[in-house]
This record gives sequence, structure tokens and C-alpha cells, in this order.
Amino acid sequence: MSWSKDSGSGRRGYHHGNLREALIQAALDLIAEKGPAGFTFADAARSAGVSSAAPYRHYRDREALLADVARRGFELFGERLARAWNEGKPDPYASFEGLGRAYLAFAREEPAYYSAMFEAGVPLSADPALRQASDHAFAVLRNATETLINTLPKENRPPALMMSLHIWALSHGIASLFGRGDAGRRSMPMPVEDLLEAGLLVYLRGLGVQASPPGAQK
Amino acid sequence: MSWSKDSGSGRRGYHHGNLREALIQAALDLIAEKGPAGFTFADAARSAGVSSAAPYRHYRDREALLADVARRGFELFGERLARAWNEGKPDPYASFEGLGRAYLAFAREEPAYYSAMFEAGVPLSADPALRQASDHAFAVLRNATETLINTLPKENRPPALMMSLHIWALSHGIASLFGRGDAGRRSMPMPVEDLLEAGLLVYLRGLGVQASPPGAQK
DNA sequence: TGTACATCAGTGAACGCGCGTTCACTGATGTAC
DNA sequence: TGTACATCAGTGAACGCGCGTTCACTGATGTAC
Repeated sequence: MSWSKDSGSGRRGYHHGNLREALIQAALDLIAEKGPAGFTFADAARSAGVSSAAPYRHYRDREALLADVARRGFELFGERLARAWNEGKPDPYASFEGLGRAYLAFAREEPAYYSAMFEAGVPLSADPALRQASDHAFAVLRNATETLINTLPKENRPPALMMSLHIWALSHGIASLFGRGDAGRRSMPMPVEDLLEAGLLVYLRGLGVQASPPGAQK
Repeated sequence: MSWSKDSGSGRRGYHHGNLREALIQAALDLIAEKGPAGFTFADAARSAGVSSAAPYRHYRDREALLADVARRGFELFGERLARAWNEGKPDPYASFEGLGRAYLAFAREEPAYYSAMFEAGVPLSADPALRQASDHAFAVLRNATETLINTLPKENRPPALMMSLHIWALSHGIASLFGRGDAGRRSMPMPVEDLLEAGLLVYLRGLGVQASPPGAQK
């Protein structure tokens, strides 16, 4: 129930008004319910309350709709990560952990987006805007790692790309193995946020990064 | 082409002889070709060269077939990991890195199994044997981490479960984001094995584990 | 060794269903003058 | 402010197709005696 400009349920008349939005929302609902493979183009139309021919005005096929869902997912993801990172303020180390938590929070709170982005098999090449949104989200993570690296003495700095790939992989691994909001596959002895935080702690210690003692930033 | 007792192509007559195997192989081929969602029960039958009713003699439905594929995948996975680990001999640290490489090698060489195991959405509860096979594979990893932990001084030992979840998540994250044999989603600046090895190195250093200098085992 | 019989593992025809897709159409909206 | 018209975004009927599933059947195999 989220296409705006709509009083009550259903549509305003012959024209839907915002079918594109409604189809995306329908896709998300259906993915959340039955998995990324569990819906059809006809399903989406039905769920949006239009005839099965209507979606063709907006998307070439199911694949194109899914790619659009993934693109919006990456945009939202990038925004959430950027907000959590907050340019490393006030403290880069604490912000970095906040970034990790935001990653997991997104996977848990938006499992349908997460599915479309990482599991639906949508190739990034499907749409330049999709690749761009994906690159932008990753750039947030990469900038954060660079900031953190710059707190290290020059002779001990790891490659920023490599480090960001490690962090990304660890976060994604935890999210996809243990941290899904929908059908969690495995039971866990601790909250996923704690698991990731502990992992980051060990990893950063391995690099020589130390948590700034409160108030002792430099 | 792998059901045995079969000279040449096709079948021996009215009876197939080893349809169960043939269906699993067909499922793997189709998953490799079109992804875990990209095949139907009828597809599998066709690919095995039998009528569309024949698979019902062996599997209740497509889901049951997929669960069986996943189970065999976990069994194979567990064997490969155990062989690479080799009970930590001759050197636990080197064996541990070999375990990581074996993880990635499996994901790259057997993308169809890996898909069925981790991405097809088969619930582990679908079949007790499936859960058991999955648990066994994880147990190999967990035993390896425990051995490694025991090389540390008593007061510095991290929880073995937590550590093994970290390693698993990192490996799975790298495998599923970058290391797939089929349609790799992203291009990478370095081989995934090196990426994982570097990550493990940093992580273990964070824990205080040191690579044994050659010949200096104790 | 032969025969009768039970069981197993296939066939192939049939069915209902929903999907993807096309098509001519039509109601609603925007805009030029 | 009205009117004519182009364009947009829907409808609904139609189609062919392949899937899932059931059914009575039948060929092959194993075994009791």
C-alpha cells in the first residue's frame, strides 16, 4: 500500500497513475513472500491490480523489472551506508563499525531488495544505471576503508581495495549465511551484529588499527 | 554422460537402470546452464531421456530433487575440505590455508552444487540427511579452527565457534561475490585465492596466530 | 532348470492451468491555437 | 475559455505453449518352489 496520490485502495480510474512504482512494490512483496524466483510478470500485474498486458508499457520483461528493483535497492543501500558512515565523524573507528551494522541492518530489514541485488542472478551489465548504483554503494565502503587506513603509519598501510573487498565479503557472508530477515537458514549463538563487530575487531587489530580511546582522537 | 553401466548413449531398454543418478546429473547440468531457478521437473526428465512421468518414481517433486542435489553437494564439499585440511598435517597453519583454497576451489569448480547448496533456497529442514551433510561439512572447518586455536596461549583463545563462523563467512562472501566459475558478477584485481589468503592472514594476525616458520613446528 | 508370479520402473496419453505475448481498442490527459 | 487533436497508458480477448500431475498400462527383473 504505498503508491501515493491514491485515496483508499485500488486505482483512480482507467489510468493507474503510478504503475511503475506499483510494479516495483509488487515485485518486492512477492520476492519477500516467495523468493526472487517465485514470481512471474503476470503475478506482478495481478498484485498491482492491472491487466496482464499493462506492465509491457513500462518494462520489456520480467528481467527488466527485476533489474530496476535491484537498481533501486543499490541506491537505497548506498544511502544507508553513507548515512551510517557519516564521513567518519565524529570518530572513524566507531563510524566504521556503524557502517558494518548498517550493512547487516539493510540485509535484515530489506531482504527483498537484498535478494534482488545479490541473489536473483541479475547481471550488473543489464543496465548501466544498475552498475552505477552498485559501484556507488561500494565506493562508500571503499572511502571508509581509505579513511581508516590513513590513520595508520605510512609504512604499514594495506591496499585500500583489498581491504574493502575483505570487509565487503565478510559482511556479505554473514548477511547471506546467517542474517536474513526472511527464512533464516541457520540458527546462531549470537546476534549477527556482534558476530560482524567481533570479526572487524580482529581483522583491524591484524592490520594494526586501534580503536581510538574516547576523546583521544587525533 | 555419467550414469555407468551404459554402453554408448541413451538407455538399455525399457528400464533406465539408474534414473536417480541421471536426474541429479541433469539437474546439475541445467543449474550450471541456467541457474538454480532455471530448470523444471520436466526439463530434468527430458534431459535424462525419460518421459515426464518417470521422475515421480524417485522424487516427490522438483523441490525434493533439488534437496537431494544439495545433500550430495554438501557431502562432496565436506570430503574436499577434510582432504585439504588433512587433520592439520604436516603444519596446521599451512593446512588451514589449504582448507580456504579448497573452499574456493569447490565454489569455482562445482558452481552448480554450490548454487543448490547456498542459493537455491532449499531449507535445511527439507531433509534430515541434508542437514546432517551440511553440519558435517561445517564440522570440518570448526575442528580445523579449534586445532589452530590450541596453538595459542590459553589466556588468548577466542571462542572456536565464533572464529569458525568468521572464516566461513569470509570464504562464502568471497566465493559468492567474486569467485564463481559461471557468470562472475564482478571483475577482480587479484585471484580470489590470494584475496582469501590475505584476509585470513590479517585475521589470524589479529588473533595472535603466527605462521610457523618452516621446520619450527612444535 | 523351468515356470508362475509379484514387484518394480518405466510409458504415453490426457487434463487443466497459468504464463508470456500480441492486438485492436479506448479512456484520460496534455497542449496548440 | 473552448475545442480539436495527438499521445499516453490502460483494457480484455485471444493464442500457443509447456508444465505439473494422474492414470491405466506394460516391459523387465527377481525369486519361490
